[in-house]
Amino acid sequence: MTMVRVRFAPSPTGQPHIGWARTALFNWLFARHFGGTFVLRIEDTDQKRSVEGAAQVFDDAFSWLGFTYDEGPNKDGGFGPYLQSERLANHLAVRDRLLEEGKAYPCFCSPETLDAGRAEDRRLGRPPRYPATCRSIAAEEGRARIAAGEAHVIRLKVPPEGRLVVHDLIRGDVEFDLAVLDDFVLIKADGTPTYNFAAVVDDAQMAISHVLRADEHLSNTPKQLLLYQAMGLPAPAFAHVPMILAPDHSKLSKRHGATPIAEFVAQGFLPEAVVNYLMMLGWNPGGDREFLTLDEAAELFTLERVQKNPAVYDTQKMTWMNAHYLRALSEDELWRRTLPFLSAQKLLAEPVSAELGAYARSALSLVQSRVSTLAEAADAVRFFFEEPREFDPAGVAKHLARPGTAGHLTALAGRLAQTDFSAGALETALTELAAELGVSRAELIHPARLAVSGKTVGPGLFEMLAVLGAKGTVDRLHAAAKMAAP
RNA sequence: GACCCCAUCGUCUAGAGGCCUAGGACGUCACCCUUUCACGGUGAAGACCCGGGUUCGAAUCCCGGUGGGGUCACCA
Repeated sequence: MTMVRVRFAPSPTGQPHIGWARTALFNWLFARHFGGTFVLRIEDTDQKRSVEGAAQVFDDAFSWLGFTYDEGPNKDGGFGPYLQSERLANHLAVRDRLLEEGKAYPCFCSPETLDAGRAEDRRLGRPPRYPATCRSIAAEEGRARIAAGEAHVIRLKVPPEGRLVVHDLIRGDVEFDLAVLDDFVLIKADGTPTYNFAAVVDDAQMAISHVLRADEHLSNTPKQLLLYQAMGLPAPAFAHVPMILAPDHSKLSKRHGATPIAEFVAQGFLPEAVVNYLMMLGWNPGGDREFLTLDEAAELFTLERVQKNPAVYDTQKMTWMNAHYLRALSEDELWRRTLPFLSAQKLLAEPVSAELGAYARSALSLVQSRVSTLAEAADAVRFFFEEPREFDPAGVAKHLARPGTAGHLTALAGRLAQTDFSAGALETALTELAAELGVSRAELIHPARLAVSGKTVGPGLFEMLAVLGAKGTVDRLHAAAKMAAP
């Protein structure tokens, strides 16, 4: 088999989002599976839309996701440059050759004329096509007008009829009628190449063997095939992967479900969970298996198992998967990953002492099975670092309103003050006190939980108190006694 | 509108003519565990878009319809 070289060619506009990540991931998986090379090329041909520092943004996204390109900006593999705008000379050289060989020609029609033509086509209900007006201009005259500085674009001579078939590795053969294509633009009036032209020239020169890209590009493929023919070069294999759709089944857009990677980072998602979720959107290893590492997926990844139909992106399932990975984290790992969230919320300041670190670790493991993201973990552990500022109103009404509760809390505070702060000893002490007071354990447990955490839900009371410690526990029980019914 | 792609529970999917009484996961609901909430466990409801063929037999193959999506630029 020939050397597998795939590329991911994003435009530098906007933030990398999930659709972006999924396509990049499939390319990476495919490259790894076949021991090939994954190339990143930034398609910044449209100057108006380029964004400064795009390469850095991509690098950050890749480094979080946990996989990256083998060749790209700052990672020369001998096929650079990897910024499309820097490949202009190559594009123009190909343009010149096509012009010389009579496969392309200059077009002097004004945008207004073309717009009018398209409007007319639409009105008459036929597909809008460029009428090839300038195709008949003699090469000599064309050269003269260009030399005279007349505004022009360069167009490809497209055969007026015939059929073209795209051998798609996922969809099989897809046939297109050349009659629906027109002599499309290769070089714009400002002298820069169009997407289709630049992409084809670059893919060819970068020796790309397989083009794996989103389904939306399938309609572009015949144009690109025509270009390979004109250039006299073999086309790469194509595979169009299904798109990811927003929950309302519409195309992902900034306004609509295309959550930026940075947003997942900020919400405390784990990259291994996001990647696992994403790889299963439109692909699966067969059977019921759903948890895979990147390496395992690379081993198993084949285009045969890529879905043909688009997948709707479901936050709930991704959140579930994140919670699953979160629960599997070791105490140290959970602490290490949650630390940035804790310090962002000013719950502790770095550097953290060994003692405080141990305390945080214990607190964190108590909430581990109860949260879905790192941000939630930081939040759930808040009361271990500061006294509760507010108390759940329903909880107050339910657990602090019973007459005698204030006395019970005071008694509990007194009893616990003399107790060893281990979960076992605390439980024994509370159980004994409940018996002495003639109340159920629950009548002590619920008010106590509310007193120390402000909430009605959370970790087991005794484990919680054991971590919180005597001082914090006793103070909070006394404070709550003042709010409780006497 | 034209062209192209697609079609299994609400969602992600298994399924490559008989193994399907259509399996799994998320979500939903119940129950168990339990000091609360989670976790975990058990169970329930829930789908082959419709219509024609082909075949002894179709979720699987073919055709048509319908529905959804994409593309129709001097944007990528």
